Amino acid sequence: MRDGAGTKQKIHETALRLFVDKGVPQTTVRDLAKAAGIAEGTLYRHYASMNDLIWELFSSNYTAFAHRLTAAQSDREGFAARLEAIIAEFCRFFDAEPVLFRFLMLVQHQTLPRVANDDDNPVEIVHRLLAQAEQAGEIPSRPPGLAASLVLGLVLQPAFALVYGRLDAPFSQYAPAITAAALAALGSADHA
Amino acid sequence: MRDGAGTKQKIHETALRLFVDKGVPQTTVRDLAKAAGIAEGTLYRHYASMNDLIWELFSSNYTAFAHRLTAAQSDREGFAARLEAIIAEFCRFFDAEPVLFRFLMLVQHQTLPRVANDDDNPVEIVHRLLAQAEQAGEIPSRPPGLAASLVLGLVLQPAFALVYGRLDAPFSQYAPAITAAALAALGSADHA
Amino acid sequence: MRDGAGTKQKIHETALRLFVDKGVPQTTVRDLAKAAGIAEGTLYRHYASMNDLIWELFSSNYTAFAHRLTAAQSDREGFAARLEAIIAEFCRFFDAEPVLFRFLMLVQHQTLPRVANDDDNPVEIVHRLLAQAEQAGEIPSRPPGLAASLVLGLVLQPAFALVYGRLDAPFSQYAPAITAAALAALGSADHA
Amino acid sequence: MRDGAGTKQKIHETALRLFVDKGVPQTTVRDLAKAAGIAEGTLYRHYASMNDLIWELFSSNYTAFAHRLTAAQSDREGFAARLEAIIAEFCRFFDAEPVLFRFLMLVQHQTLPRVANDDDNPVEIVHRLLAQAEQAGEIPSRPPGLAASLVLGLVLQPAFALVYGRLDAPFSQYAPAITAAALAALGSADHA
DNA sequence: AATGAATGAGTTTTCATTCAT
DNA sequence: TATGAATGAAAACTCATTCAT
Repeated sequence: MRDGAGTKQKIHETALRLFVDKGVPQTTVRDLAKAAGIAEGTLYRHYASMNDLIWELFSSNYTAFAHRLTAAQSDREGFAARLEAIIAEFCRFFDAEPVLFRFLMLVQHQTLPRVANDDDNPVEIVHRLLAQAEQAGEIPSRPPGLAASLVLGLVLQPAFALVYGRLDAPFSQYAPAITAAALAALGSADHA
Repeated sequence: MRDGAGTKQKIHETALRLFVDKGVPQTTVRDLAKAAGIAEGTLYRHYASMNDLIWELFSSNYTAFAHRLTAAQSDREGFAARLEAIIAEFCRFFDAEPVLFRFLMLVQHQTLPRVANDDDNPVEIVHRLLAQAEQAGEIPSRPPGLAASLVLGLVLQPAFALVYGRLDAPFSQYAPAITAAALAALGSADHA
Repeated sequence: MRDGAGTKQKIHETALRLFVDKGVPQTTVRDLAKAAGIAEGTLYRHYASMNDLIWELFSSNYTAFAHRLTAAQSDREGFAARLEAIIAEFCRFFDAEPVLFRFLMLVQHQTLPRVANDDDNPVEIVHRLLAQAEQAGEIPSRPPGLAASLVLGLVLQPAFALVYGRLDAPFSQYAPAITAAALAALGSADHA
Repeated sequence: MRDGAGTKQKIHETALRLFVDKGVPQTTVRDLAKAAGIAEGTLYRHYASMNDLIWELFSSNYTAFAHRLTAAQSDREGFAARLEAIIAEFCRFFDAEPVLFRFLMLVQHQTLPRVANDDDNPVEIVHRLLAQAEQAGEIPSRPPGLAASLVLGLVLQPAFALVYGRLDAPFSQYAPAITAAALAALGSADHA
């Protein structure tokens, strides 16, 4: 009888690392067990299946990140300040937990084509922020969803560039430039 | 002697469709053979392996698209005109061959973490365009690679939004807005 | 319509070469067609199946060699002279058609554990020669079959040694030494 | 946890039996699994591949037999005594483990055209014994490798004869006759 | 809670043979 | 006679999951 909590933690870390290194479907239970230093069967003491592990890893962290984004906005007033807070939060998260961040990007595009559009969804939070800004007249109106996509692109594509070595870490150093680019792109009045 | 070229074409079309519908690693030879109406063994008369098929499908089309981007720029003068041409070409490609476009996006992120940075690479073409504009003083300088990532994000994220149903087709309708957003984001003088 | 006889000949030569190089079961129709410069289907114009080809190649040549052994003995009188003739004939055959010789050795041990013990069988010819010599009192009697096995070993094992590079070609240079060894081993009166 | 060692032993025994009965390349994983009473996948928990199994089965036993030959010679003085010991050891091995002996003969000719010529190789041991005897003047000199081939032939060909039913078991009953034949064939002074 | 051998359905790939041209 | 694309059964191998310990 070993330290159950420690084992689960080790599974988490190892799984994330393998998932981003080799891809989610390319990571086998055997790979995971070997890398984590546990027996293959031990995984099933903690998760009902490999899919369960993936899903739990994704959804809990995706939700937690959504909450961080919501919290980051909470004490900001006005669109520009909120946008800045959100972009800064993306960058902080990437720098603090790059493997986890990459995993969330990976799974979102590969494994889960469509995630519930609820409050606990970072993408949805960005969409709501932009929709409110358009309604409030802080930025010009665009076709529904376009503004949010533009902002997400300005944030996520540089994140990919860091992953692929086209940009140097840390991500946070680019936060002001990205925020400025976003405000300009959207035609915000706050863009100096 | 049966029609080998026709079979190969059918394999192409079916593979692309399945890859974007189910994901690349989730598509089995059996799936492909069944959907294409061929025997499993027939695939191996045209490709050495499933991986070969994926790679050939990716690289030939990725290269072809890079050539289209290069051609689209060729008769344009000045950064703004070239950027407009490239963005329009992305949109046209997406509208003309959405399945192929999605496949290229998919594989680029999943299967091929790093693609050679040569002339036949669409991402590289965008990087070069932005680097030249910075050197020519047409846009302010940023850390190397950042400007290109911003532009790519402004184009590709709306493409994902179309795929996920957050934006309505056709993609081309957004080309002017995306171009304007990019010029503004970059601080181009051509941005009215 | 090409030269049918020429094609068949090319199939023979190529098949023998591949069989001894890679082993019989390891040689595929595709290998053969490629190496012979014919289409895969063409094989079936000349043979009902791959097994047919192997069998025909083996049996016709095995029989032909048996006939050569019989002919070589025909004008010799006495055991020693006949043994000498047979050993010389083995060596001549090996030197003239090494690939064919190796193929016959190969198939005999691998593919066909038991070949009919009839007059057209080289092994059987050696057995009969030795049985007659024992009956005629030209050599001492041994358990049935032992003398023939000793002689065959003295001939075939050096043949393998040539194949594996432990002995230098030509095989015929060793014929006198092998004959002398055989006569001595058997206790023949003709052994000086 | 089930009994891994027992399973591996069962795989060994079953594989050897099937290999000699049907031939090595003719034995499939399915055959083996069925005959051994295990699932097909179980093989791969013990061996990386079918080829691995064949190679491990061959090399470990080939080496072990070489060690037995070396041990058999160790307390013998003079060429004749050593040759006798070696031949007796071949016969004892054949009688004790006929399936294993046949497997080693089979694989040596079929699967492994060339085995490393080191100390752990039975063929090499015979070659060294003969070379020493020639150098010591205990037997007349012959072209390099010829004497050893003659001796190997005198031993192995009768072994094949037993396999093919041309000679009756046990092999050991022929050991004196084979030894005498070898000494006579080589022109040893110890040959009465 | 942990182990790791065993399972068996599923995967990719091979290949002798057939068939339309 | 020749071609080579197509077939489909069978091959080797993989892998999430189960089970006895």
